[in-house]
Amino acid sequence: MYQLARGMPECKRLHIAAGVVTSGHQRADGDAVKRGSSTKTAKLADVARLSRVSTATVSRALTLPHKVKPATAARVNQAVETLGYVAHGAARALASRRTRTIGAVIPTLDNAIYAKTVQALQRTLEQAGYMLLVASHEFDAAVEVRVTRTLIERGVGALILLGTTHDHGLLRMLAAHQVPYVLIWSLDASGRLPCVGFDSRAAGERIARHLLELGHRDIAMISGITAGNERASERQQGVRAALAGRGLALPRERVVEKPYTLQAGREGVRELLAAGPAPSAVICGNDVLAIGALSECRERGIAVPGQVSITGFDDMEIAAVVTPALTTLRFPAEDLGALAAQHLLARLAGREVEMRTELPVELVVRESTAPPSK
Amino acid sequence: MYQLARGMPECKRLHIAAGVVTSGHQRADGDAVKRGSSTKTAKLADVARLSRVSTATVSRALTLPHKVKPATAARVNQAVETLGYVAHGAARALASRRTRTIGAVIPTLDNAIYAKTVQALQRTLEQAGYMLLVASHEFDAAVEVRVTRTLIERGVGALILLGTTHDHGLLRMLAAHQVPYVLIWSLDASGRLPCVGFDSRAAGERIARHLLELGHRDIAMISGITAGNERASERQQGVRAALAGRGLALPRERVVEKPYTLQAGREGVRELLAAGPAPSAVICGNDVLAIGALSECRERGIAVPGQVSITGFDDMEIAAVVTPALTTLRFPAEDLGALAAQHLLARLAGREVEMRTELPVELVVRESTAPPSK
DNA sequence: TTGTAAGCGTTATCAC
DNA sequence: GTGATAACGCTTACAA
Repeated sequence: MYQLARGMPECKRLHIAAGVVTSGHQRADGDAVKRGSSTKTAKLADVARLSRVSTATVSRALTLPHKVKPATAARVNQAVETLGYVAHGAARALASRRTRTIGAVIPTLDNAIYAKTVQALQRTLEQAGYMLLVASHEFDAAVEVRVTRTLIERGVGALILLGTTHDHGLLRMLAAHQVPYVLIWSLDASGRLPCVGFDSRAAGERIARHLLELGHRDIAMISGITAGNERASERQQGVRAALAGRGLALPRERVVEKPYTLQAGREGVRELLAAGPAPSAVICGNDVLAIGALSECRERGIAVPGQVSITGFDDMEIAAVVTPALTTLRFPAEDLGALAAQHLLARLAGREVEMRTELPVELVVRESTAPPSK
Repeated sequence: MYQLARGMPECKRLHIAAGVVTSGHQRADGDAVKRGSSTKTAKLADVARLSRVSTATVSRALTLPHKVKPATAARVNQAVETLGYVAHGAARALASRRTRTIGAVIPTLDNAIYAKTVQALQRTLEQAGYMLLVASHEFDAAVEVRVTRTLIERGVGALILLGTTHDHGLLRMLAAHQVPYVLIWSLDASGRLPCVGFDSRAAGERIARHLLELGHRDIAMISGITAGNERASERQQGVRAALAGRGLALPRERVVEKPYTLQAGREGVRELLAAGPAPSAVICGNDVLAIGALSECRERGIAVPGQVSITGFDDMEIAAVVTPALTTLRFPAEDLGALAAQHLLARLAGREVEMRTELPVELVVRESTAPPSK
């Protein structure tokens, strides 16, 4: 019914608890909890009846308390309490034409950097009385269009889209439905789309320049998959640009593209070594790849940083703990989330905002690893 | 406006890009994208008019395609296409009394294990045509009640709650509104609440027994914060039970409770060492604490596993890469998410389900680290 | 197979 | 301040 162990062949494993399931096939409903007295859910009219006012007044008492006499408000609240009344969101949304919901479309939550972004978005929006509706597409453009449509259908008042690469119809759809949106993580090159993010290309240049300044000349890269992911491709472009500035290139055999997993980081090192002699430094598309790469180097007896310098992008607190050999470029996802949420809230409130907000990235150097002198 | 660097004092840091923001204060709305031809959003009636059928038929064509003549369905779809029609979810929910939405209440997404769980839930539910509405409470019980109420208001058809420790009123509220729910990650001790999760107590016992079998007798623990978190407290209880089985105890000075952060893991080691001689093994409440603990040991020149054996709970692929000295107890969050979603879907479909599903946990031994012989 | 029309539970516009 | 009442956009008997 569900998988137990996935591959991790290098480890000895002992299983405990063999998928125990209690029997009985009971209907697992709430008979363990007493039902409320009435079987039907209370509605606004019930509250109105009990508090001897009209539904209009109840509605006001609930959403604009200052517009009713304190005494009435109290009676209404009392009734709400005793009936356990909870508003019907759909009805409310239909009548008021507002849902106080904002949607976010991201690749996946199974990546710390995106999960952190979402958590920050959620926190900021919730404080402002909005709810965040998250949808992930797992790097499938078609799915992205589908889930975005679903969010619009759900009546989101605004949308947060991760990245600047999107199906053209997607943006048209947003325009047609007049859904305000903001792109995050990347910056729109055309300068015409609202965005708050990082300059990935500059980041790539920065990290490569750092290595160049240390004296590295033979640099390789384990990049993320660039197709449909401008963050990954821009980082790579930046690296190439920095190298080009010194008359260097990133030849075919010095670049591999991999998904963001540890295993891929290991494979990356293997493939680079299979394709040629060890480079003096490897730039990894993100922290996860970098950790995987480090591990593979260790297993192969390559002293890091003695022989190879590993460098990565993204926030990597773990890396700081793990090894002194890693330099990373940190993208503060929490700040990004908070800022993006504020951007949208401001626009929804009719305030003027910057079209484009660039967040700073910081280079975290754990140890200066010059290449071995030849 | 937003924070730049947070503390990471042990690293040299260079800043690049100083919060650049383009000026102009333009209204960041979609003037970059052409608006659809009509300014008002198309509704069902518009589609009906264009396709020359009644709204009822359009509705059927859209939700029960097999109930209309293929030719009409085609006309309707054509109209939908040309108008860029997207259903109004609130209206639909109000009329049909179903939202095809399921809610999940979790502590935070900023924890890989919960984020993974949510991602798995989302994937499974989306395949079944449901949308997942996520709310996090960041370990605040009052917030949990509030967000749960919001979810009910939003009309979720069912709810997934993380953990078994909840405000009593919360469960009553669910019963009153007849919202089916399932508790995940932990197993309800009373056996009366539907749940799918792991046996944390058994897990604690198992990991402690593992160390005992290796010959460790002086065991310490860096536990998670146990207040309001039965996962953490049950793990600790299990450890105590295993020790008690050998006539051993976990005295005050051998336990510290910490939040799940790397820094806390470091502090944990410091506090344990300040309170007494080094234990031969440390059990950590989760992987993050364990990595932090490992790092502190290294910095202090404590050879791991030479002198201290570090052991942790949770899935920790990173740990496997980082060090051979760590043993972990793996909780497969993806399986949990998928299973929990299936449980709820089955119930919504009126099928019988197990009240209680226990998932297996597995011990991943990276190296057998016996204590140094005294 | 399709159309008619009565809701669904709120909010919002008026009067009072 | 409060009360009628008409929307809001869709689904779904019931009829045809």
